[in-house]
Amino acid sequence: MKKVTIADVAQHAGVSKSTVSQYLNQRYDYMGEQTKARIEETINVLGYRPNILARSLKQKSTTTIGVIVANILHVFSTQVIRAIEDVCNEKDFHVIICNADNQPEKEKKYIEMLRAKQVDGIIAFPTGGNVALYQDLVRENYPIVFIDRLIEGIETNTVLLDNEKAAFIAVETLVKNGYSKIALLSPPFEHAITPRMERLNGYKNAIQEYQIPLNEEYIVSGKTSEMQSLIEKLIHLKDPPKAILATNDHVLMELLTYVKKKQMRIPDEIGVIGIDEVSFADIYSPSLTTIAQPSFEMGAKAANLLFERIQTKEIINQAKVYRFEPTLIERESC
Amino acid sequence: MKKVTIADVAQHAGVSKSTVSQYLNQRYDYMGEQTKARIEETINVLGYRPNILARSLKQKSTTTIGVIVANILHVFSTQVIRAIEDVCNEKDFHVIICNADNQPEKEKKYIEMLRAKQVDGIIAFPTGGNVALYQDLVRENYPIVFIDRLIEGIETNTVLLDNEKAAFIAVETLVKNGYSKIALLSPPFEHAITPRMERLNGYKNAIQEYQIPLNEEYIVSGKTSEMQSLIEKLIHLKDPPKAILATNDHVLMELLTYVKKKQMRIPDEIGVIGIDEVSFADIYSPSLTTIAQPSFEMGAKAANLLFERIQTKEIINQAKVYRFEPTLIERESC
DNA sequence: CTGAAAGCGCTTACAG
DNA sequence: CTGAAAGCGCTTACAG
Repeated sequence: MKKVTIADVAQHAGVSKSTVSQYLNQRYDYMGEQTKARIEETINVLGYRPNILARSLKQKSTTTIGVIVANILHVFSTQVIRAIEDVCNEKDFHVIICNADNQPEKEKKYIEMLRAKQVDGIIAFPTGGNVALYQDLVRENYPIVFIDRLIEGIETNTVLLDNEKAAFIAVETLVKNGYSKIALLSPPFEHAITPRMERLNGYKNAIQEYQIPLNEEYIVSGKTSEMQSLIEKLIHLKDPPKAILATNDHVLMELLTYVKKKQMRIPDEIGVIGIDEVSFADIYSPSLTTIAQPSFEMGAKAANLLFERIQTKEIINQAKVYRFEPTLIERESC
Repeated sequence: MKKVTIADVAQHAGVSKSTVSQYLNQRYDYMGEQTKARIEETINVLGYRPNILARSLKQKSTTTIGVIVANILHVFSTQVIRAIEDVCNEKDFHVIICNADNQPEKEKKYIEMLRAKQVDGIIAFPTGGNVALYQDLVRENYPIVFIDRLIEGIETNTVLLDNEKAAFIAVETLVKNGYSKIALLSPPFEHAITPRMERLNGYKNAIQEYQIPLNEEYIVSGKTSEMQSLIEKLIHLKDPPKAILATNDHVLMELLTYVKKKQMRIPDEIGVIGIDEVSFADIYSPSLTTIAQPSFEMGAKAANLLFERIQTKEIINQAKVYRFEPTLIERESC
């Protein structure tokens, strides 16, 4: 099955390649009706399909972007990607998905390959490594937007949840429901990953705002593998908390696992609130009060910011941080 | 920031483009040590980065593939994609993600764009439309593999769950646990989507195998929007079922919503088993008995099949259907 | 061991 | 209204 090229079409239609190209790019302005019809027919007869690669080489645009997430298996990432893909589809762009798994080396390899493939821009959940590499890209005015995580020293548009507010609202909700012994359960704080640190801050701010003494023992963080024993310890403190804020869906999962194992009653024995909406929030008994991220809006915003950068040639050096509002979904768990 | 090309490197290093190209492609066989060192240095000094697009144009391989799913938001799709991406990453391939949303027109547009961009192959959850288009691709020996759905008349490798077996096992499990009034709850049967039809068959086979009279009223299917009223009707049948097989995770969700609303007790009032593992199976009370698909294995298999096709030039016309075993995860809901 | 030349499949000034 | 020519940035026989 020999590939048919623009030269074949030109020859069969008895015109030049240039003319066929004009036709393909809908520049009919000065094209004779007959010529147009002849080309159109020839294309159909030969089953010609333009090779976009060749066009991209010439035009310096591939109409594809890269998206680097930590792990597509995380619900938030999936939703963000879906939103990105939707806005890309409208503009006839395609998206290449990369899982960096929080490994800077993987991230680096992807960035380099994506550039080598000449993608028009990149949206990334940055690992926090590769600062120099990103700085180079920014300096070269390469379109980049960050999402979910803020990296010091890299001047590029960033889309973020108002994490402090999310945690603040969570604590506030607990306080309003009569709790004052409120613990925070978080993934590890090492590497100072933005959402984790900001949510911790929001928790502390709220505690202070509501004049609750800060109890360091109530702040627990750790890897999934140690979560069960950490919760066990927390619950068996001399002065145990009466409510727990799970700062993301994975931690919430661990908490619910513990609760089930120990047959604790929510909210009577322990109040629970989680940041991140979860699929089973409504069907769980009791239904789970959560703070949702507007993940689709955030993904769409990231995509739109990227397109603005792609489409405007001039260098606009105003890197901004776009904060999105969390939404409290009150249910029955606290 | 002027792009530096192979010509620049050649000039600065005082060699020809050919030699630089040899260097880039690691064909050092006959290359002088000095030349090699000189080129290497020049590349670093200039910050040269090969343009893969240009290479692809010449070499007729883009080292990227396309994956068309119904919707990346479905957990199964996400897992399959993750597996595909992992095997692609090993081979330094990239993957473009497309959501067809079960719309043949969207699917068609994606297929055409992917081809125009010269992707080396496509893995698709086919919508069932575009049969002629796929047939053309297959005829042209274009690498395609299907997953999750079987399309009559298209001779291409397909990766599928043994859906009949999944439903059979589900019914069998219920029977062994003492149930005989077993209903099946499914998404719509229109369009004869493979998993739905096969799971229905598996249900019927099992019913027959265990000599349970087939009660058509126990087979209910419908869209999500009508699911609640359909379940209501089912539960209020004169002779209501004592157990329900939810044939996928979405339907299970609807069932659990109903159960919660009506405060029914599982498994005492109604036994529940679902096909598709769900994230909350363990933490739900009672924990949910499910039949899991080996989604990662299936994704990896699809990717490997695609690579076999991409790598072997000759036409191997043995389209096969690869069936994967479902796994029963017994918990407490039936 | 290295270079000149052609070519991959397009687009785009420019000329007529 | 249309065509010849150059060029995008590589690779690859082929010659020497």
